[in-house]
Parts: sequence; structure tokens; C-alpha cells
Amino acid sequence: MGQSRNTFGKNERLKSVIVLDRAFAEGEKLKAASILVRYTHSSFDAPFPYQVATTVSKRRFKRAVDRNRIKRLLREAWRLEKHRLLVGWSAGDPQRALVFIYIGREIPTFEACQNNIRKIIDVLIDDPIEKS
RNA sequence: ACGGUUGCCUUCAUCGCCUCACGCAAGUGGGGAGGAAAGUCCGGACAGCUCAGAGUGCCGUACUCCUCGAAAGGGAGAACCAUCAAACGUGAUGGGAUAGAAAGUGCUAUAGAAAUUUAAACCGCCGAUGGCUCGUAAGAGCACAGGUAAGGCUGAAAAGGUGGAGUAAGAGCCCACCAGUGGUGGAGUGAUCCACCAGCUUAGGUAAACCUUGCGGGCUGCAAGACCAUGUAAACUAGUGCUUGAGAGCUGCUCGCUCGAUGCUAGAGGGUAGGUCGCAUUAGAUCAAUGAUGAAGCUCGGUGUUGUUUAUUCAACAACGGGAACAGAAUCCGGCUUACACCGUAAAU
RNA sequence: GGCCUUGUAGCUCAACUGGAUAGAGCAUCGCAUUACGGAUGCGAAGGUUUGGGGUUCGAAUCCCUACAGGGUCA
Repeated sequence: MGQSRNTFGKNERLKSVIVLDRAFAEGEKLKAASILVRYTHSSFDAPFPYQVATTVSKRRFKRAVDRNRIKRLLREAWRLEKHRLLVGWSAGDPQRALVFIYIGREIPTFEACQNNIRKIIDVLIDDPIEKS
């Protein structure tokens, strides 16, 4: 079912302030070009392995239009690529919180975002969620 | 400069986001950013603070009239300033937070004799009157007493201006006109303007310096505020107080009012920080929604080919590239300011 | 979202109550010294006082406005 329907609904997004703080404080770092990723173990009531948030610094992009644009591109790229992480995962297995931080200086193209997200997902597949 | 218009260029397809309705569910259907949503410069609604009370402070504001729910918004007007045209009437355009400097205080550098109140020390002018010297005398000289404020090249500003009369020299001392002040009358809703009369020339500038006067404002702002949930330490130390009263009620202070004893203040610590409402007339959340890809059409750009033209002109076709500016709602509304693509009008180049 | 606050040489700061040509240290450049460099000495350059407008005789300073930073709140 996941292959044909690449949804990205509300309960698939990382919203908890507590978990966000923990991800920034103790999360593992992962870098792909102009995207910085921080992730940590988490637990939530939804049938997905990951909860995801995107963020862009107000310092680097002053205009809200640019920040919205980048976050939309990142979300779209994640939506189209994340199905590979569903392989071999079933409800009840451990889950993770994931934060995308854009650290580039210019607005990226969609292709660049897609390539970088692919690389990140490759790494995440190689580093399966530890049982704890 | 003014006015206007559209707003990922449009349509379709696939995948997807927020929200509402229906449905057990799968899903189906409806709605989904702006003129500035921005800046937060004004104002209002709304909410809480005890009634939103009094005094004082503080803040804001400042020509007049009208208008708007209100405002520093809009309209019309008055005086002033600048520029241009003028030529002795004034007119046009533009500008600004435009009350009071005759209640008081402060500041006014440099320059200048002197910079703000008994102006007169200095350079000057005079020396009529008194004094001294010379001379028979008329008179001459001295510059001692004294008179005077016209002149002293500065300065943003020099204590009314110009002209006359007057004098030893001079002075609003006197006169005419002008300016200023006060009063009366008239015109206008009013700011203000016009005329006449009076006596006085006393009074530089600065209030976006303090200040005075008039008017306005209680304070804080949706992180206001209400509720639910979760969690801890009603513990420790020091001080203070217990109805004859410490303190609290977020207001600058005082009064008044209300509350007030397992209290209050300080120190060092412990713990929670999640959600609902507030919150939207059909956008609407609470890490925060409008996107991605493809195709076709339209349009713009330069390039190439062909035809055409006086022409670097016009047209057709082809592949390529682009779809633009400013910019993203978070309680709502009105105004202002700033940013900006295109079209129209006017002016200039 | 609301409310405060600050902008001066490349950097860190001065400039009294509005007064003259906006100063100082570090950094930069030149010269001297040295075989060369450093250090030292002498000298120079560097400013639309964030932009625009206003008040005033006079503005870094006062007022308005725009822009760019910084802080704070339950």
C-alpha cells in the first residue's frame, strides 16, 4: 500500500516541543550537501517509522516566502522517497524523530533536494533503528 | 505625479497538503493568502486588572472650520516661508508639528567695543556750561570736570526702520510715513482681514530646551484572559508579622476601597511548561496548510532559415531559454507609511 | 503576535548641556633602522556619523520617517 500512496499527513509530522528539544540536544547528526539532519529515537501513536520536521533559519533567509518555499521542497522530496524506509517495518517496531535543517545560502532546486534526501535515506537504511 | 487592473500566465493529467460536511470505513463533495497579508507609525473593537474613584505626577497633542465610530486620517480655508512670473495692485506653484519668547529659568560657540536688562568701561564725537593757560579785548588753546550714544567694517541676531527738524555734539527729544503694542468699530461660524483712534518705542533668537496654557489619555495587552490535564517541597535558611495589621490586589506616587494569617519578603533549591477555548460571515492552523512533476496553448527574449520592405521594417517556420515585481494570513477592523509588475493620462528628457 | 532598545574609520570605543576641521587604540600603507624579517621610531591614508526629511545661526547629538541589528514575554 505504501508504494502507490505517498501521503504525508498530519500525524506523520513531528510536532512535540519536547521531542524537538531532545533531537536538537542529543540527536545524531547527518549531513548531505546543504541539508543537516538530526534524529533520535522516539515513540508515538501512529503507523509510521519516522516523524519528520523541517526548519530553515530566519538568519539565512529573511523573507517568509523563501523559508516556506524551502520547507515545501524538502517535504515534497521526503514524501516521494520515504517509501523505501517502510520495507521491513511493521507497527510496534521502534520509531524515530527526524529534523531537517536547511543550512544552504540559496534556494535549492527540487532535483537537488531529491538527490540529497535519497542519500540521507540510504544512510538511514544502513543504520537501522536500534532496539532499546 | 495621478488613476486603474490582474496576480505561481492559462488549462488539463498524476501525486500530495490544510479545513468543513457526509460516511462504520474505504472514500466522495465544498472551500483554501495580499494590495500591500509587511512595517507596527496612529486609532478602534475586544479582554483582564476591585468601582475604573480623587489628587498629583507622567505621556501625547497644538492655526481654523467641516467630516469619520476614533485618530497624527480625509476635505476646505487662514497666516507664514521659498521659487517663478511680475512691477508697485498682485498672481501661480510648492512646503511645513503653524499655541505662548510681554510669567519665570537655561543656552546663544567663534567673531565683535559690547550678546540680554541700572548698557556704557573702550575707540570715537563734543566740550555749549564749569575749570586751567595765553590774550587789553574779541577770541584761541588744553581735554580736567563733564555731555553724547550718530559712527566703531563683527555676527544668525546689535535694542525700532527711512527721511526731516534740532544741537556744542547728539538722541523718538520732536515731526511724517512704515513696523510693532493696546483699544474701538465693521466683515467672517472661525483662524484672520479691513478701517479709525491712542499713547508707547519698551520687548533679538531658541519652547522638535525646561516650562506655561488649552485639549486628550486609568494601566496592560490575545504570550490579554478563561478552563482542563501533568508535576513538585504545605520541606530548608534568614528577616518580619498575626486584627492595636506585615503585606497583597502587576497601575509612577499618595489617598480612598477590597482582601488579609498553614501569612509576607529575601536566599539557595525542587517541579511543570501538554492541550481546549479566546479564534473568525466560505482561508485558517498551533513547529504552523496552496506544493511537485509532465503535456498542450499563450506570451516574451535573442539566434537561424525563407519571403518582403526605402529601412536595422514586417511576417512565417524551427529548435533553445524564461513565465517574471514586491511579497505569505495567525484575534479582528479602519487609516498611514514603505516595497513593486503592467495599462491609461499629463509633464520632462 | 505584542512590547522595548541600539546604529560613529576595516575592528573596539570616545566626542560634556547642540558649538568650530568628528578623536583614540588595534589593523592597513609609506619611510627610517636591519644582511633579511620582527620589534621600535616618524609620517600618511581611511568617515555621506545607517538612508531621507525637518527644527535651529549651527545637528553625530533634538524631532519625524524608512532600513538594518539586539533584547524581552506564558
